[in-house]
Amino acid sequence: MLLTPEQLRRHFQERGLKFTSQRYAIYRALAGSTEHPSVEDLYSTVKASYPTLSMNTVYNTLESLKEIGIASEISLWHDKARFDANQASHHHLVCLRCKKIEDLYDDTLDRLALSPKAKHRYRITGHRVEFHGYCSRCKPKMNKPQKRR
Amino acid sequence: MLLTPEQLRRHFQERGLKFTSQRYAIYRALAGSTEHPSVEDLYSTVKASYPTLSMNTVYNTLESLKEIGIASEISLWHDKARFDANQASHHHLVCLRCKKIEDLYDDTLDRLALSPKAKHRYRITGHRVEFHGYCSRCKPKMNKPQKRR
DNA sequence: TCCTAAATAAGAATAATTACTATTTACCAC
DNA sequence: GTGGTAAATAGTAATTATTCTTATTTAGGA
Repeated sequence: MLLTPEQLRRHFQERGLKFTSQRYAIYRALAGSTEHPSVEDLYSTVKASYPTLSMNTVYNTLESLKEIGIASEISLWHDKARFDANQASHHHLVCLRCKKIEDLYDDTLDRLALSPKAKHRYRITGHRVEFHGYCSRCKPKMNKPQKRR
Repeated sequence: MLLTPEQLRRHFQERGLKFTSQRYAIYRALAGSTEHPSVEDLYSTVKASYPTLSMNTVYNTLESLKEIGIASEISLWHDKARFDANQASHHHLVCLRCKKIEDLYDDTLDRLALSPKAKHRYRITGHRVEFHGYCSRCKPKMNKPQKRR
């Protein structure tokens, strides 16, 4: 369900953000794709109709869409690779603000399986559950985003 | 359970890789941490005892540890941020080789909950299950890693 | 002990993201 | 509708993570 320009305008305005045609075009490109596009993907798609579009506008618009709750970023730690030597089956509890990652051991989660239909197309090597939220330290500051480390 | 130098040496040698003191130090720094460290974190930790250590060596060692199956990278798309405007509850099926991400709808997965103990420390806003594997196109090429796009 | 292929270190190159600044534009008050 | 103002845009520069290149060193087998 694609939002109409008027619906999207309302969302923006409720947050005191301005609604622009670039923003609607970027929204449309994102919502019309099931490819989980990157910034570059969106930029080149929208650039076709807005030749002067800048990357900055794409980044900026995505931030706003996230703020509004209309889009989300599925790559939580894209800014830096993170490693783990713990090869025991486990899952993660991630603080959305400070990016701390806690380990989570849970048999039920270990045993999750894919539906047979999907299973036969993919060769599954594992799975991982990520719970997202705010740790005790960040809970009080949920709405104050943290700057780069 | 930290591997001894000799155990780790064996792992390296089985793959035709050389065992160096830098590699053991990096392994120790990684395995001794529950912080899911970044490359930079490991670099500065190990640099204390190996002042000439280079970033390259850290990257290189982490690649080898992944190859051996002793470490893993928890940030799957760290190279590029990826976005999604689908706010319906869903999960992901990720191809480890071509990085394609398919959506997965599954009520059982939607209903997962955290243990009460963990729940009271964190303020959970959601969760996501990621199945990892190889898509039908990449299945035959599982062992041929793909270069950067 | 010697040889050779692989690892290291140091620095340059690349790619994604963020910051900066002048110009333009949305939208509110009138 | 007009004008004022704060925010958005575009273009460019700066920053940061990662990869590449090359000369030197070293592990491990002969």
